[in-house]
Amino acid sequence: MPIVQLPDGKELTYKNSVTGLEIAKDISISLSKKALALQIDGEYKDLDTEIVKDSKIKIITLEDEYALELLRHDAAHVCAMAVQELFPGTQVTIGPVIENGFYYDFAREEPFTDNDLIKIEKKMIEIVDRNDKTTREVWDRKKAINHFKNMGEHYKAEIIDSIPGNEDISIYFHGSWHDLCRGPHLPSIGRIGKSFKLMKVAGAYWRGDSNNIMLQRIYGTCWKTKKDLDEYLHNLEEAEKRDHRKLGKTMDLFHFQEESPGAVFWHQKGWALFQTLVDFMRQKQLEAGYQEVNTPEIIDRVLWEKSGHWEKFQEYMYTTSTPDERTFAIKPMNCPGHCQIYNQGLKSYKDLPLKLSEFGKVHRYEPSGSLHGLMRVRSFTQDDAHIFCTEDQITEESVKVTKLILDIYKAFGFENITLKYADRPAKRVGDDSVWDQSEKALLEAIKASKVDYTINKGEGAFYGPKIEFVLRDAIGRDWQCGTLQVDLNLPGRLDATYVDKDGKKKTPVMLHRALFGSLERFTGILIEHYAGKLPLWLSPVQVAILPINDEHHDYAKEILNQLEKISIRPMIDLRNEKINYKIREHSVGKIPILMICGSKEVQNKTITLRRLGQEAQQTESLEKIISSLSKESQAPKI
RNA sequence: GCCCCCUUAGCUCAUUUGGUAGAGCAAUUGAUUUGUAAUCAAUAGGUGAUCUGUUCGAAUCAGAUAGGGGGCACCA
Repeated sequence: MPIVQLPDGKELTYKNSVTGLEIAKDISISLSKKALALQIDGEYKDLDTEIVKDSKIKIITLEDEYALELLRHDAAHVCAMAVQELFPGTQVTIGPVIENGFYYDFAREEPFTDNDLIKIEKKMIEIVDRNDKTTREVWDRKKAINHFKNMGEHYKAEIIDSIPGNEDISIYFHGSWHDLCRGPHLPSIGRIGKSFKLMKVAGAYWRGDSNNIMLQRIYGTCWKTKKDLDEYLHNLEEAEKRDHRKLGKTMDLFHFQEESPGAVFWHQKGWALFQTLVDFMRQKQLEAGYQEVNTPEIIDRVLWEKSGHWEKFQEYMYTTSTPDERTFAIKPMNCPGHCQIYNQGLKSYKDLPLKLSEFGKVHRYEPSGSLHGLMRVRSFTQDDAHIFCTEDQITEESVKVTKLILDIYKAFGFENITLKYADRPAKRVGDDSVWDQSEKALLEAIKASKVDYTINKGEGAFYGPKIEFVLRDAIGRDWQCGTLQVDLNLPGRLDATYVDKDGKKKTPVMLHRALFGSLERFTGILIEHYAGKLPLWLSPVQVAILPINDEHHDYAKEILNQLEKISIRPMIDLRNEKINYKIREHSVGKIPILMICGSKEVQNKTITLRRLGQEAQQTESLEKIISSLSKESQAPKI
C-alpha cells in the first residue's frame, strides 16, 4: 500500500504498486500528457518506474529545470542512433550531457565530415518523428558484456566491465536500438522535440587518456524550444564578435606571426593597456606589503634540477647552451630565482612573512595544440610573488591573498569567478606527510576566506596543492588566472632557511601566488569581458579631439595640450573629413570620449563631449571638463 | 603532441565542375571646409601561406611543411 506524497503535501494512497504515469493521470490528464520523468525521494527516475513503497514524488515536466538535462541526454542517444543507422559499424562509447547540450564519442575509422553532420542531423529529425517508445531492462553483467561484444561494441563492453559490482546494468531500448545507460530517459524519444543542432566534430581520447586511441566526438546543442535554440545561437554569434583575437586586430593592440608562435607582438596601444595593468598591480602590491624584485631570465640547469622543474618539465623548457658548454634554461618560473634572493643573508623569524614580487617574463614551450591567442602563449608575464612564511602564518597569509585577488577582480567587474581547490597530483615531489600538512593548511585557508569553491582532484602543482581562480572568456571557456599554492617542498630543496625564536634554523613555507596570473591572458579576458569597450582608465586612447574644420585646429591643439598635462591619453583628428565620418570612425575604434570642437566651442571656450555608445552631447567649459576627467580617469580604488 | 577544418590585396570576403583572380573598406591623388556613426571621383594594390608533384594548363587535384581555428591531451 504505497502512499505517495506530492510536492504540495497532498498524499495519494494506492493498493498496489503504481507508476509515475499512473499517478500523473490521477492528478490530471493534462499533467499526464506533459509528464516526462519522475523524481522519487529526490532521485530522478523514468516515468514508468514502479513505486512500491511510501515515497515523496514529483512529476517532472518541461517546466522543471531538470527537463533540459533529460532532453539533452535523449538527444545524445538520438545522435548515436542516427550515426549507427547512417554509418553501420561505428561503435558507440559515451554521450553525456554538458553545458548547453551534449556530445557523443564514436569509434570509426573514417572521419565524419561537416557534410555528414548535416546528414546525421536530418536522420535525427526522422528518428524524432518516429517517436520510438523507451523501455528499460536490467541485464546480467556477463550477458551484457557478451551481448555487446557480439555486436562489435567493444567500448560498451569495456564500460560495463568497469561499472562497480553493486550497480545495476541497465539497458535502454528506443525501438530496436539499445544502449547501456544509467538513465533516466523520456517516455518516448520524440519528446525531445526538434530544437537541437549538431555543432561540430572534434577528436577526443578514449577515457581522456592521450595514450589511448582518438575517438570522434560530435557536439550538439539542445533546448526546450526553438526560441531558446535561436537565442543560444544568436548569443554565440554575438560572443564571437567579442573574441580578443579579432578585437586585438581591429583595435590595433597586438599581433602574432608565424616566426614566433605563441609570442605576442604588442603594438603601442596594446602595450599601453598592458602597462596600465602593470602600474595598477604594482600599486596594489606595494600597498599589500610586497617588495618588488627582478631575477635573471636565463639560469643554469643545475638550479632547475635542484628545484625539480627539470625532471618534470624539461621537455617544455627552452634551453640555450653557451660557448663555455653550460646549459641554461630560459626561466619558465620565477620561484627558484626568488629563493636565491631570499637566501642572501640570514633571515630571522622576524623577517617573516617576506613577500617578494616580480613582473617576470617566463617562457614555456607549450604544446602547439594548446596555443590560443593571448590566453595560452609560450612567452608571458606573470604578476608573480612568493611569500616566505612560517607554518603558523599560512592561513592568515592565504586569506589575505584570496581577498586581494577577489577584490582586484571585482574592480574589473567580474561577477562569476570560480575557485577550484586542487590537491596532490600523481607526479609530485615530497613526502605524503608533508602533502597532508599543506593540503590541510590550504583547505583551512579557503574555508576561512568564506568563498565557494569546487574540488579539482589531483590537479595540484608538483610541489604543493593550489587554489585556482578561474575566469570565463566570451564563449564560456574557463581559464585559470590567479593562483595560490602552498609549498612545503621547494624551500627545502632550494636551501631556504630562517632562524627561529629558539635560535634553530628552520625551513620556511613558500606561498606561490599570482593575481592576474598571466598578464597576457588577463588582458585577453579583459578585452572579451568589455567587448573591447575598455573603461576610461584602461583605454589606450582615452579621448579623441575632433575639430569641425581647419579653423578650429588651434583650439583643438590647445585642448590636446591641456589633456596631456593631466596625463590623459588623447589623440587629435585633423583630417579634412566630415564630423560624421570622424565620429563613426572613432566610435568603431572604441575610444571612450569624443571631444567635438567647432566655432561655438572656440567662441565660448567650451568642449562638446560625446561618450562611446551614447548619442547624448554634453557641453561644458574646458576647465570643468579637465578637472572632471582627471578624476574619472583614475584607476579604481579597492 | 593527437583528430578534423582553414590559409586569396593592409582588412573583410567572392571567384560552383582545373582554362593564369574580383568586390567593399582601408591606402594614394584630386575635388570638397563640413556640427554628432561612412562626401565624391580617379589611381595603385596579388608568385592565391610555402615547397613538391599530377596535368598541355593548378587558387582549384595530390603530398609535405609552416601558421591559424574548433576540440582532446597538457598547463610548473
